[in-house]
Amino acid sequence: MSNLTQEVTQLHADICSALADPRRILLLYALAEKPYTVNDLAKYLDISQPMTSRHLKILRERGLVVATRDGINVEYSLNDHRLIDALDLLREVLRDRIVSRANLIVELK
Amino acid sequence: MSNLTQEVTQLHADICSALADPRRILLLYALAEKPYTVNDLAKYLDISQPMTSRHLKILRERGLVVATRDGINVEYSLNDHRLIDALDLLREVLRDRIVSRANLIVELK
DNA sequence: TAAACATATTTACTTATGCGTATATATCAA
DNA sequence: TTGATATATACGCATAAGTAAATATGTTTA
Repeated sequence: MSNLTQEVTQLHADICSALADPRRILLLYALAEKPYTVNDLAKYLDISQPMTSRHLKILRERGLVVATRDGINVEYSLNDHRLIDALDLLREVLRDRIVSRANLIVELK
Repeated sequence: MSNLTQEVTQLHADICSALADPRRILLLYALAEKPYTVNDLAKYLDISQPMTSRHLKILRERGLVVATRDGINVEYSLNDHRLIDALDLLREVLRDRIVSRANLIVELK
């Protein structure tokens, strides 16, 4: 495997680890609706302000969201909507997995 | 937010954390080609046998791959090909992010 | 049953991640 | 400059995740 492949795969994994937290997923889905300020996100999702800021930083560092200052506020927005498409796809995989497990349980009864 | 939403979002994050490792991504892409045994995967990807087994276990526990014993070997296969679609989509997001950063650097020169 | 091979797990350890609290920084208005 | 508000970061701690090496388990064949 080439070094480039290895590097890209590492970045690929970095994106996935940015998604590996329920609050960050909720943040992204919120930002898929429209841009929000940090405080609005914090209130919306019932997460403390420092927590919200820190999770947004992780998403920002990986280029998944962008921040623009608007006076006293900082507005965050989704960088690429295909990220939501990918999340939706994963949620479908998840849903079918749950369904198939439910079937398995029925079978076992 | 309902408890159900919270639980599903946790499972969503769990899938993402299963993807948050370069070797597991490589394992999934390998299994997207065709089923492989543990040893074949280990040789293919140059990962030790215990490591390969451990990472496969993580993917298996989250329902992303399935294992079937074939005599002395255990053959792993991809459970749902849409997982690869989602990974491909994330890789596209990643690629465009890299490209746009490259453009940024040019602009700054 | 014993040997050989494939796979899985345990152990002990290091590193990474997440959290609450407190505090720092940035912007604007008075 | 001071006060008020919004955002970001630092610190200390607890927990989770990853690792190598050794070993256990399971399966087939002699």
